[in-house]
Amino acid sequence: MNDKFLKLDQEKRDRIINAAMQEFAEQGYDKASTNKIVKQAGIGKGMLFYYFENKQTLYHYLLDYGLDMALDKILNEIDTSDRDFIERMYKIVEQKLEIFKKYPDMIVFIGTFMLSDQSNIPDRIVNKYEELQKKGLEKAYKNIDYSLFREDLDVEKVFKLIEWTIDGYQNEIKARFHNQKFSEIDLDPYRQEFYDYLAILKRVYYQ
Amino acid sequence: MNDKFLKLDQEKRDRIINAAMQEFAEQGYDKASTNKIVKQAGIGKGMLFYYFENKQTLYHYLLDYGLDMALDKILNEIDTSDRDFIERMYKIVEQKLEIFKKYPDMIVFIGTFMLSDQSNIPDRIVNKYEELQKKGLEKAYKNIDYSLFREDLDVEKVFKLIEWTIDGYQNEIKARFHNQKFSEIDLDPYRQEFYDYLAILKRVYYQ
DNA sequence: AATAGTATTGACCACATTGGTCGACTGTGT
DNA sequence: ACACAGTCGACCAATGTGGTCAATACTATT
Repeated sequence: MNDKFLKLDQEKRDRIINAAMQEFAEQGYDKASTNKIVKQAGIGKGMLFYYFENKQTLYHYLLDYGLDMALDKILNEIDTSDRDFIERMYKIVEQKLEIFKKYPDMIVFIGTFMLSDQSNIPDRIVNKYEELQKKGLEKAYKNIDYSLFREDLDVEKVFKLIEWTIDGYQNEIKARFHNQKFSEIDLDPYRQEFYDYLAILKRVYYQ
Repeated sequence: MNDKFLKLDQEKRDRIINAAMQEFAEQGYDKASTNKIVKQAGIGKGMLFYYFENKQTLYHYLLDYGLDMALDKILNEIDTSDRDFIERMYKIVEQKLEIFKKYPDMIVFIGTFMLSDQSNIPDRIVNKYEELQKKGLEKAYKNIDYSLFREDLDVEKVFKLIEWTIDGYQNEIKARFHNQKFSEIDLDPYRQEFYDYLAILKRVYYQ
């Protein structure tokens, strides 16, 4: 990547980032097509290779960008002084949603990277990813108030159960709007619905 | 598909079915490669088109086969006289696991079909799929004993919460054994672990 | 052993798509 | 009028596509 790309107006830059993330997320690195990316981004083929040396450079740039964003916009926003586990999970979902509005495929893109073969990825990026994981665990579990939970339950297992439940809700929402553009959906009713579910979780898992 | 394929010994037939389901599940119909399928199945290119007229016929056969199996091996095995919702969910997971042992990609294959564009699929198959959905709802929710649940909760929401939790556990297991062959894993310890989680669900959602 | 018929292979085909290049063109500022 | 950064898409060799088919290997019957 070169400074030409950075000097683009944000709208065009984001169009390219989103097109590329979508393609890489759906197809993986090898099968992702630069032709599809430029078409989706609405730019000429030449421009992509004017901004980025080659396909690999583009991929690494997106990883860098995505990992930075996950660190800054999700983890650094989590307030570990709130000792309520479910509230903290709720905050994480909210932050993910914020990112989702601007970069609808970023979460999935980073997710697929986490499961992919990382042997050809530069150390710098792998290190950043490992830092993210470490910080993620910290932000999720540090300073949680165990006394909120029912005493007859294994709290570690309850953590898992709550996480799975929230993941399930997110998947449900994604499936529900499978074909629609997320930016055109009013999310407030679903935020309310989500909060209803969290209230149940608190009622059953907390004492 | 012709009778030549049906007359194959089961081992070879299953090798081809599994190879094809894996490829279609991972890549979708268009991007799935018949070359990759024959390579994975360990047969010559010619044989695939000796058994099946073309790629599309193969795909439709797999859908037929998979939908039939889901109906016979999962839904028809569910005992609706057991009125315990969590137990019934447990049975469904067990049946899925049985299929998984023999056809590791079938569940995902059918799952991707459910989300895909079905406009070019023959009516016969679409009908079978719709029957599966209808029967699925019936088998999952009919004759459930509502009185088992805590009275201060919205039971419909609790259904959802329990389903998401179980899905989450399944995803966790899949991620845990991401690269290993499922057939080589002793699943009994995980069945126990799963039952521990279900016990918690019963304790918190039932009265 | 000879024959017939079936099962199996992989080189081969025309075509589509790939990552990447480059000469032509546009627009802007001086 | 000139320079120059930005933009495009036709083009390239390479690879991969679904599908064919002549050549073989195998099996059973005579």
